[in-house]
Amino acid sequence: MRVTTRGRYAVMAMFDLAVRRSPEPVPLKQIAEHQGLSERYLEQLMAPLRRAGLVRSVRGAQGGYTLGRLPGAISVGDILRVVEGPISPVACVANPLACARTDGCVTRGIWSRLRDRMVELLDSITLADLCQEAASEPSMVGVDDRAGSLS
Amino acid sequence: MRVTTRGRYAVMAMFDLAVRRSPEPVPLKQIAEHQGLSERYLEQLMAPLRRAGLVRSVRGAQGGYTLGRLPGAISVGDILRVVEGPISPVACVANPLACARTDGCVTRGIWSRLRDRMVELLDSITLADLCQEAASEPSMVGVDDRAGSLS
DNA sequence: TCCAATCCCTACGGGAATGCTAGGGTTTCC
DNA sequence: GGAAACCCTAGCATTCCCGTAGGGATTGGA
Repeated sequence: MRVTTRGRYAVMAMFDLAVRRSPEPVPLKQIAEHQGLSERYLEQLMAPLRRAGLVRSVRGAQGGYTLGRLPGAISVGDILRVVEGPISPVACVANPLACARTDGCVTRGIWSRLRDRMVELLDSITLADLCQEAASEPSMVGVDDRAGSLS
Repeated sequence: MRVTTRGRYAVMAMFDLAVRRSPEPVPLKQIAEHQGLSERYLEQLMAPLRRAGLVRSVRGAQGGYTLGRLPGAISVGDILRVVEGPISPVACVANPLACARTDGCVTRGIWSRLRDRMVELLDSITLADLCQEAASEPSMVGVDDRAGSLS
């Protein structure tokens, strides 16, 4: 029951882009260094984000990325869906075809409700919200965790 | 962001045990057949459940499993924690040691809030609740999904 | 005009986790 | 004694994760 590094790194990169408020495109190298991530790996996450319109890219020297929409119009859920696929604790909730006995399943109801809760929260948090949080905690802009997961 | 088959199968098995309300121990073979699961695989999930006291086992012929507590005192969260470990979308939320910069991390707050929501819901659903749901939908007792995940 | 910075695309590969299967115990009732 | 059950440990095929690598295309500036 874990968010992979794809999702976490993508959120970190998008957040980094949001706090800068730069009208000029920001090169990926800066974002990667600032957040302590592999530039090459991050590059792969930007491709789907660009295709989804969450970021805009400018090629060539002095190029880089800018947010595709206002920070208030980009939610964590948006980002996760792009780089990790549908937000769902089990397959059958997202795709009924994946389930043999899609009706008449009690446990299905659990995962469905869990999914709803997760989606509700993740779609309610925008990059603007994160920027506001960061503003009240100045230290919260830089390098982040990159470790595994326990809880 | 998925619950593995360990978690799903364990919940299915525990539910199966709860709806029977049998004072006699139920052999695993029956549960496996009823829920359409591999008996051998399910066997491995019962071991930790037994050690955690969620089920009691009776060895030998006419043996099997019974619930270790009343259905109303066993939550889905209890079961998942036993077979899958701590409920958490990322490691650093469960174990601060797993995170280099545990403070000063905006994204960490996201996963922490997500974890809280998940735990809150999963701990609020008991086997008794599932039995009640099943009672109003008679078809909801048998074979369940075993497929992947999309959403 | 060249060059460096940058984004872009594809492939590959090591390591860990998942989802079982298998073999061989031990206990208990009939 | 034997069958039915639980119990314990290993192993293993597949998949996924988490990057690394190589090369190409585009653009601005010296």
